Amino acid sequence: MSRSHTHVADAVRDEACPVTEVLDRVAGKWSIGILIAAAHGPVRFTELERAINGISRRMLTLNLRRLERDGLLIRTVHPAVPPKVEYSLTPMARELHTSLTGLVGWAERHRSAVAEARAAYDTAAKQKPDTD
Amino acid sequence: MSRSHTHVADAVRDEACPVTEVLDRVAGKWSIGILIAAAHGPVRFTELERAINGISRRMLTLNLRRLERDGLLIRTVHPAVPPKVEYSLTPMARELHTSLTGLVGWAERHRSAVAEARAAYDTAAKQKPDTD
DNA sequence: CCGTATCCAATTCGATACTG
DNA sequence: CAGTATCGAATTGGATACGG
Repeated sequence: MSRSHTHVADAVRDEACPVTEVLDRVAGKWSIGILIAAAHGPVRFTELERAINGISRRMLTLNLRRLERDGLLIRTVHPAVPPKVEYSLTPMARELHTSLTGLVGWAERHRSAVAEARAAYDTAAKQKPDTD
Repeated sequence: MSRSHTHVADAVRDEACPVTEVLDRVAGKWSIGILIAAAHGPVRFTELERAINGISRRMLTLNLRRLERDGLLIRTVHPAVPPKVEYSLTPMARELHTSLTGLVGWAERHRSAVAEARAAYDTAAKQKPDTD
């Protein structure tokens, strides 16, 4: 696969374009949480609101609509006296689940390491760059 | 740890918190592209700029700094007459690569499906919600 | 080559209040 | 219960110009 004088850029550009397209919809701060929450099965609006738990109604609705629009979520309205709406993943979205949980797993494994890296970076930055 | 009457929310909340923490740093529109670009090996600033290709200098720098701060990127300055800076992944970041390429793969497989879902949704939305 | 600083436009987000 | 509407604050992002 290696060309004579391969530019790194060349290999990447082909992947970067679809990436940005998807990432625009998937990489939102809340999107992944929603997709994971909905993966367990049909989940109601209020359940999501409680599950994600830092999200406002507005943002939840917005993200839900966007994911539905992109064909990742199915919105089912049950015509009942207390309104009942359930969200579930489309088959397409289910395929994402593995990568998503991979991300979550990584997050859990390295959360503290990231925090430490941050602290170290900030400490170093706080030192006078001058030869004190 | 087993709950008799498990709420969907309960299972999710434990995952959602670290998720949002990571996603804040990883889920940026450009972050993933950068991480994938740097995965091939040490890559220079200008190469990244060309590879990602829709990004401005400012955004590239910002994302680079954030990723470095969180311990995902290593920034190496080669003291040369024309300045040379290379970015590479930390071991921690390399573990992310699988999930990331999973995301990219999914994107490539379903890009058109997503586009169609969008078009369909927009078309449906354009119809009068009234009983036409 | 590798950035940083500044300005300004667009977007996002949260709080709040209201509806079927 | 499941949203929508509106507003102002905060964040993000591009363009440009400049510095080591």
